[in-house]
Amino acid sequence: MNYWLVKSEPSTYSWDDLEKDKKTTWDGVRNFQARNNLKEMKKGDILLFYHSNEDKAIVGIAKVAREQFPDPKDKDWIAVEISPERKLKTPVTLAQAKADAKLANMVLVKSSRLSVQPVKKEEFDWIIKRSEG
DNA sequence: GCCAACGTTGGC
DNA sequence: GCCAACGTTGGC
Repeated sequence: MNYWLVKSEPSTYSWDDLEKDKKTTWDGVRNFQARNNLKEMKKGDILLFYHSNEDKAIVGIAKVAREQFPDPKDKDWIAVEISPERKLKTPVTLAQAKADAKLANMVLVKSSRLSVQPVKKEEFDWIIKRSEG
């Protein structure tokens, strides 16, 4: 069981869109590091859903519904399917994560541009604790 | 809206 | 194979 974080601009595709759709194809990733992370994803892995730009916060938890398959728009790349698990009671903002010593090494904090990134279990647990006490 | 940081491309 | 130029992301 692995933990990941995926980013999306809410104006492009938000958590609410995902809840409405029940399932979505996570495609359009055009970065090698991000692609490698997509490849590693197994069905049932947990994803933190992050809103970039407007919110700059982790807003929900999703899971991998289908493991890697060719990106329908470009066969050289890959996609996965994800489905919503639950919304966080309170979003955990980037500012909070940055201010938190326990999350100082999180990829989100250190390398903010990577759109699909691994999350350590401790980091995941800590974020949930921050959000829901 | 600006710009820093980073990844990718392409000329040499 | 290096590195400058360019494009994109995303925080501010």
